[in-house]
Amino acid sequence: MADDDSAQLWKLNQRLLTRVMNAAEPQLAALGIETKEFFVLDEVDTCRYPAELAAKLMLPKASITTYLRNLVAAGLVRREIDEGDLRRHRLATTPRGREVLERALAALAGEFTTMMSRLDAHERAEFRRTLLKLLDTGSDVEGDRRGP
Amino acid sequence: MADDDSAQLWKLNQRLLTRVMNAAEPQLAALGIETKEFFVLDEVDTCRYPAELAAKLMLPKASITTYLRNLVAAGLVRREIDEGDLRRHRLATTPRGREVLERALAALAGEFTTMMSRLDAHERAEFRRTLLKLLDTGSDVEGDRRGP
DNA sequence: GCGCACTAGTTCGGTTTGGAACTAGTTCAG
DNA sequence: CTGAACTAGTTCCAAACCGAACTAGTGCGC
Repeated sequence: MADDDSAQLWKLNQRLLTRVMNAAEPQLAALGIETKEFFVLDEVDTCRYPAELAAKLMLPKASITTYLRNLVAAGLVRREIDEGDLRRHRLATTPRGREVLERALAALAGEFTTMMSRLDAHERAEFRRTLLKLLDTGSDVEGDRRGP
Repeated sequence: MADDDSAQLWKLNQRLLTRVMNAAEPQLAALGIETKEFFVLDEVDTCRYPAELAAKLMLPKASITTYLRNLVAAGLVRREIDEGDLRRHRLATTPRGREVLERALAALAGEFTTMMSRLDAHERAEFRRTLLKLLDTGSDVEGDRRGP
């Protein structure tokens, strides 16, 4: 019910995300990565293949290719041949990649935490539960659609 | 506390937004507007001037110019001279603009509500309260930084 | 009533993005 | 074995984006 309500919520949420994103950006730049690249780097160890990254991050394959190119050029990620399926590129973070990721997360943590510290532990837990509920189930249509 | 926690939350939220955005897009396209243009159209009556829109939506001025150009070309928004300050363009939605906006909101409401209906009234209220809390106060650094 | 510092909005042009076409590898039916 | 129908990842290039330079208008101090 209350359609305007939902729309309003969406806009609020949108604005929140944008704000945190903007705050985080310069910090990541200092580490030599773009925000988008950070997302990729952050998922490389979970999603071992470009196609998986594309699905998880809801970004087009072409964009993943671009961000990976940069990460590889920067020596943060390695592409290796996947023995089981020669079409695929198995991905792995390099030690340097792990280090940069760690620092990036630490830097971001500052921003996140600053923002999130307005909530007490209970509220934060509740917020997370709500987000998970919203994201759950059927909606995993995934695909080649654009994301962040 | 729990930095990973915050980061995790942020990612979840990011994903949620992306998903709704993607679901909404074709509906708006059917009405002849882009998602970004919708945001602008939606705020025109609140933010009567391009500069205000840029601040509110956290988008660069150049982008606002572009989206407005399209909206004006589509006959949804009018630019008029502001008597008080001739540098400014007073904006107004046309009747057609109002109609399209209404339909767009209705279309979006479907998506929003589908997503939000997983929450009961209480949860939704709580969620809103949390978002508002997160967005409140000092963070209004605003500026010419990029947004949605 | 002029110069200077300022703000509103647009234009310009380099960068980023991502849809579509492509190449390489797989799988399976005949 | 082929070869047709797939999937993984890349390349290509047109469109979208947006920082910076610009033009037009304001308003203050002198």
